[in-house]
Amino acid sequence: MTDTRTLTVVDACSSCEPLTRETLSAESAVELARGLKALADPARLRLISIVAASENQEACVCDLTEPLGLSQPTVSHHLKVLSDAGFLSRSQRGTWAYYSLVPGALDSVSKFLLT
Amino acid sequence: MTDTRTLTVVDACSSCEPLTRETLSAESAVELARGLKALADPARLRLISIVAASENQEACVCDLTEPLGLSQPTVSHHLKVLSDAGFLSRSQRGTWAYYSLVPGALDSVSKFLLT
DNA sequence: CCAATTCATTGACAAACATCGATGGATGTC
DNA sequence: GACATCCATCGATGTTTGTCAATGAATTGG
Repeated sequence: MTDTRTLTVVDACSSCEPLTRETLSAESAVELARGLKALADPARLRLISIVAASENQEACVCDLTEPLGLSQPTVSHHLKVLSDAGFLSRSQRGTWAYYSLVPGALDSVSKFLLT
Repeated sequence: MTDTRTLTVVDACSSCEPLTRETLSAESAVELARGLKALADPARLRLISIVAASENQEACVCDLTEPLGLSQPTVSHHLKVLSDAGFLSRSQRGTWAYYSLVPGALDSVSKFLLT
């Protein structure tokens, strides 16, 4: 209920200067660390990579478990983390859940790290 | 002894294409996640930010504990994590340990995330 | 309508992590 | 030489995280 988890990395990054340009407030730091934490996992990096390389820039869960070598619940978990952080978007079509890259999300983090 | 922890993010990033350009191998993913994990912490982001904004792009531990509001051992720990990952370098002068940004380290991660 | 497929959620567990207080090694100062 | 300052390491502790098996909801197909 009292969950203010609506801010994604994209929001946090677009509202601030690059990391090395001006001192980071404690609040911004928490927000940006949340976004980076979502990326800082081997399985999640590979998920993004595979989604990006897939037909139509999207992939369903069943296509992702095998290349990752992880169980379906674990893959679903990682996809949720990436979605919550704003890097992936989910669209359900029938039984399948298709995940695709959110345009600009990675770039805003990238820009934030650029010196 | 048998510690192969010599690879930094810079090495890992410069040896591979951007995340969304080609499928990431399991090994590269681990390597790159290690680097991102070093950045994915509010205290460490602020450390980098403060160091970058300091005189001569460097700062000693005693100047960093107070703005972060963390104990000296904790700050030392974070600085070690960032050094091991290749984002900061340490140079001792007398009693003081000065930490400074490693040129290009953040940029290589940035380039890796750019779509 | 029953069976099969796809996926998210839950609960559990071990590993990793952030933090601190205490300690000790260096270095500089009186 | 005694003392103070700066800093890294150690040990302990509570929290977060990655993973899976089990379960159940929703959809599709015979």
